[in-house]
Amino acid sequence: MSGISSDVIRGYNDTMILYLLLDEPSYGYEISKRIKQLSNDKYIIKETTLYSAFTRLEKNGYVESFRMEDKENVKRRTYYRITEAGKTYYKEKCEEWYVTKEVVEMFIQAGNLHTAEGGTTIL
Amino acid sequence: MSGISSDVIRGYNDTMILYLLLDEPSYGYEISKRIKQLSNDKYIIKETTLYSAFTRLEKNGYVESFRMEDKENVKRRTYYRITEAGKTYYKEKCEEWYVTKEVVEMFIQAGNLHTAEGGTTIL
DNA sequence: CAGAAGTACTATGTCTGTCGTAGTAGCGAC
DNA sequence: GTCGCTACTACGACAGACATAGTACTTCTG
Repeated sequence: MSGISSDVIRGYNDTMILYLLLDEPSYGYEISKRIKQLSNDKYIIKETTLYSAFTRLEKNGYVESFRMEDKENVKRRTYYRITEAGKTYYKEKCEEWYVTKEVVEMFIQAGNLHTAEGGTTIL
Repeated sequence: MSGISSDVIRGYNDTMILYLLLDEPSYGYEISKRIKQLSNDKYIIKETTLYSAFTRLEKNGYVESFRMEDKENVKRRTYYRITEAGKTYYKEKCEEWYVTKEVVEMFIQAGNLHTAEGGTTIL
């Protein structure tokens, strides 16, 4: 019922992933958990969506993958690291976001005041 | 170069159209012009996108179409009128927008201050 | 100690909305 | 007389999201 339709987020999944890779490399499962946490359970990315995003991002040169060979438990994880191109792309998407927001809100009526419950508001 | 990628707007085209139908019925060409105007040329909806949106909206019962038979010049236009279901759907999408915005902005870094040039800001 | 739940993926195919291309047709302007 | 504007329709392609399913290894639980 109350959730975000995938059509809206479409095209921003990549941006979210890149954001989470800005600080340090990560891998699929961790990324999905962090998206869930950061969004306060409002958005849960589907596994297939996530992994296909990784593939696309790597193909476009926005991330690089590497295997972390842990001595103890050889967890066969594929880690991803953001590239310079990825950082640039991320910034572009951020810029684009503000334009998009501006445009969409021309067509949105502020029905009732929306105070984000417990939400940290950026900007 | 600088434009809104269709993947972002995807799913909000319908909402935009419904918004423009709230006051009075309208038709394809006029809607497309008004979207262009309202967005300050930042978003120009493609014809095919627009007309397929109309079809979808009507199929879902959000709009009703009718022919305006003008006496003078018989302009074969198809007008669309928003239904009650359409108004409800529009409101839902507005609600959803705030949630979406909140979520996306968790992943967006406010690089540089974004003062909308000449833009009317809702909320 | 077995089975469930969690971790970490891959493969395959479907669906939907957008978009490219093209075509039709009437009207006014130059 | 054809160019641009209006007002569409038809068809096909594409990409991102998603459903479903399967593999495999680990850890927790009764």
